[in-house]
Amino acid sequence: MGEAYDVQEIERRWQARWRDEGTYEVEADDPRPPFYSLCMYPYPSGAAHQGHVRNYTFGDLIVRHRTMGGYAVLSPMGFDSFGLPAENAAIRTGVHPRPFTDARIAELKESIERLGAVYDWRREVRSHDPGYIRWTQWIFLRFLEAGLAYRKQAPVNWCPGCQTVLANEQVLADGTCDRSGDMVVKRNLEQWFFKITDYADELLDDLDDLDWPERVKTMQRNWIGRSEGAEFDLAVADRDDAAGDRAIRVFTTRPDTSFGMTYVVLAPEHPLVGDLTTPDQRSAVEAFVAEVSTHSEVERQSAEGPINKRGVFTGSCAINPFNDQLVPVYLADYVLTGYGTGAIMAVPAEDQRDWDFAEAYDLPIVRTVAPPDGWVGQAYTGDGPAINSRWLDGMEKAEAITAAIDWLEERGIGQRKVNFRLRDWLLSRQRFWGCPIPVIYCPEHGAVPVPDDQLPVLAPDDVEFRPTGESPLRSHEGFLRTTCPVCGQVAIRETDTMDTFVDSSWYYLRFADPHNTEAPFDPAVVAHWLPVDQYIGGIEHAILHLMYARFFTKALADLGVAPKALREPFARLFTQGMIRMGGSKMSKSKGNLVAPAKYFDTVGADALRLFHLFVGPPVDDFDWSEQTDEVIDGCARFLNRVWRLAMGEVAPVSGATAPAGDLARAVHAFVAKVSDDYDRWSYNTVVAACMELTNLLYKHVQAGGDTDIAEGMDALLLVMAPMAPHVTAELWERRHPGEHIHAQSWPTFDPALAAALRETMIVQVDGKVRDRIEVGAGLDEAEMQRLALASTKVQAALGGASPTKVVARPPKLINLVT
RNA sequence: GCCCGGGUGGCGGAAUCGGCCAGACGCGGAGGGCUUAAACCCCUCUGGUCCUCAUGGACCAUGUGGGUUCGAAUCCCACCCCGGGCACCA
Repeated sequence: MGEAYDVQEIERRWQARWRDEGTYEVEADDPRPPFYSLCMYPYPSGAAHQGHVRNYTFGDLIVRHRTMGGYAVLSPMGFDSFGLPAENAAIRTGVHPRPFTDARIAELKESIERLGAVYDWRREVRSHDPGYIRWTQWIFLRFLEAGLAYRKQAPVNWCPGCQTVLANEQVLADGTCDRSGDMVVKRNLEQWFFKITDYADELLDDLDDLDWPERVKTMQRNWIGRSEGAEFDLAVADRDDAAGDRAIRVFTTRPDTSFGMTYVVLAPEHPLVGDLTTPDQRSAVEAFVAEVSTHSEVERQSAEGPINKRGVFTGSCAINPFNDQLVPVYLADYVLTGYGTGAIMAVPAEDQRDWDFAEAYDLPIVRTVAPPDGWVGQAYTGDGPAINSRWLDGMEKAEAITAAIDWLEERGIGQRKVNFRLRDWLLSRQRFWGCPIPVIYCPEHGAVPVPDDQLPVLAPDDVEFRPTGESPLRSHEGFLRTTCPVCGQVAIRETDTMDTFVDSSWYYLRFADPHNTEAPFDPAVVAHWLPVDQYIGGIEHAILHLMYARFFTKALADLGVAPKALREPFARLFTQGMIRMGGSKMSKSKGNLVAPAKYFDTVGADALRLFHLFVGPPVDDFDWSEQTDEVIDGCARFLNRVWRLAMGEVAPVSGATAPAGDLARAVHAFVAKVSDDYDRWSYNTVVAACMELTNLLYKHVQAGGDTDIAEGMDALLLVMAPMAPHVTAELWERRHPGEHIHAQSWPTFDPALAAALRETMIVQVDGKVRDRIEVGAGLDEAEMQRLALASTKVQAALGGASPTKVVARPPKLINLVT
């Protein structure tokens, strides 16, 4: 009996070797071509869960595969260590968030290492390190100088549960907080914003060239929500008071339908409401505005149908500049103050919302685009010739839009206008455990940036965490009181911290040059490694993190901090599927975690990794079920088979016969197939192919012949090396003393050898397979037909008839049609 | 409502360009071997229905119904179901 496969001992030993020998540490002057592989750095919530395991298994596989492919692979890891859970724990337990977070990081790091995932740990970045905070603040100040960071009073999304402001992106469609689930309410506060809208066009356009999942790109496009149209003024009719001097500015994407405008709608919060309301309508308008203000954003947006399209007439009319007709001015809750101009021209014939409102309020409907024959619907938004539109009549949609805008511009009434759904990024958070915003408020000089040489601004440690909902910074005199950098007078510090998405918007740049004390990073080093060649993470970051990181990259490049040419941070993105259990995402908060530790301690990391790779396509979600443990056991069983095979422990079986076919050809075909599978992320079929090859090698050994399986064995181990790194490293070293499998080149194959020497020609009669004939490569159609007709099975199927048609696809298939 | 995905054995999945009787590989299941016994390990079978003593064979089968084609899981049309995203953005 040979040596047992001691999983625990082998995995621990190789993990120590990779760490101690710095196997995956790289430098920018490495002569090999660079490859930057990155998994989204995790929020440290304690020991790894299966989602981490899956993510880092894919990431580690890429690192090892690319290294074997001849690249110098940058594989860094860090921790997104600021955030709410640590602060909430502090409030609960009184323990400062830092030791709490450091302990969670240690746990997570330990389980990542236990997985056998390899990183250049010298580059580790933690958001809460003073050395990282310093540069996050420094970047904020550069943005401030450039006008990309600004402060304004704004109605903000306030989460009562988290006691903080949220970004629009953090409010779910049902109006609840994406963290606590509480209903978000509106509040007016002075807040810091990043001007991400300056980059709206570029963020949209550059999506086209990214090798990202189409789904993620679509989500970003929708979020940016670019729409082209026109803005123009409508004069207020028959008023000699203040309102008469004003104009109502509207935004429309359909200026071609302007002749169909039958009323105008303002948002209830529109500044002209007071002026436009006539005395006899005042009480109705005031009642309406008051009622709308009591509705939350969500109630307002979730209202459905014409009944709920509530509105009120102001008593005033406006003049449609296209035909000089008077149109009534209404207020309605379906017009939003934050988009466009907060006022619209209503064209019920070509907009369903306007149609619904017009019907409810008995307003006229005039079609200005001829619907197709047989049209039975209400509003028609498709293409068609303009009608009832004087000089636009007969033009198609696109042409009419251009003509209408030209007309507006010639008369100085309006102009072409692009609007975006994207809003500026609100980054202020009323929390303690985040990166302090480096600003000082002076009674004389207002908001003054903290000078660079005073960075980082660090939160004090001697604070008390109380469940008051207020950041301890607000009541910490030592932190709060300071002096103005300009005049030296008493001043106070900003007590808000930054959204943690700020930290994660540039960490991938810091990884390239993590110990720089002169700058956040050296642009030359960043230019060497960036953009990230392969970024891997969850689909949940499709909008927020990925959009913010793209914005930061562009802004930093424009400010000369990052390389000018670096317009995008992540060249290729892969979003892995979620692990679900009982229909919902497996997560700590849902309490349905299946901890990896018990698998590490039994079947081992290699088996667990193999399972995650084998269970299905990486993009697909996976349902963890009662059967899952059995599948994992199956993976462990397979590794044991590989072990016994490689160690020469497989005994011949009496009566077994060697499988047909040349083993060398099978091995080359195997390498050809799996190399392709690796490139297209088809890891589940790689594992299947490895199992097949293992089974084939087994049969050769069991047959007891003199077939040498060494070449096949080596190819198998090399192909499996990125997937099951420990056992393959161990077996390789035993078979090739002094060698390290992960330093080997990826196996090559001979295409001629990989191609089958003989093909199996499929003979069909009327589309049904009737015979298979072994044929040599390169025979022609006539020969195929001759062979096919010679087959007794084919003759039987034909039943004496002769085919009326022959479809041949040399050399694999021939179909005889009767 | 709109926009993306996706429906294949008992289960996870495979089939890369429309072509090897669809179902690789694994899990589960059945039977057998090894063993005093069990575990481990090894071997065989395993989509359905039916015919045949058996070898073997027939028919059906990729959500449903049509269509294109010599040939469809794959392409087209309609519908059903599941998952995700967006949801008064003018």
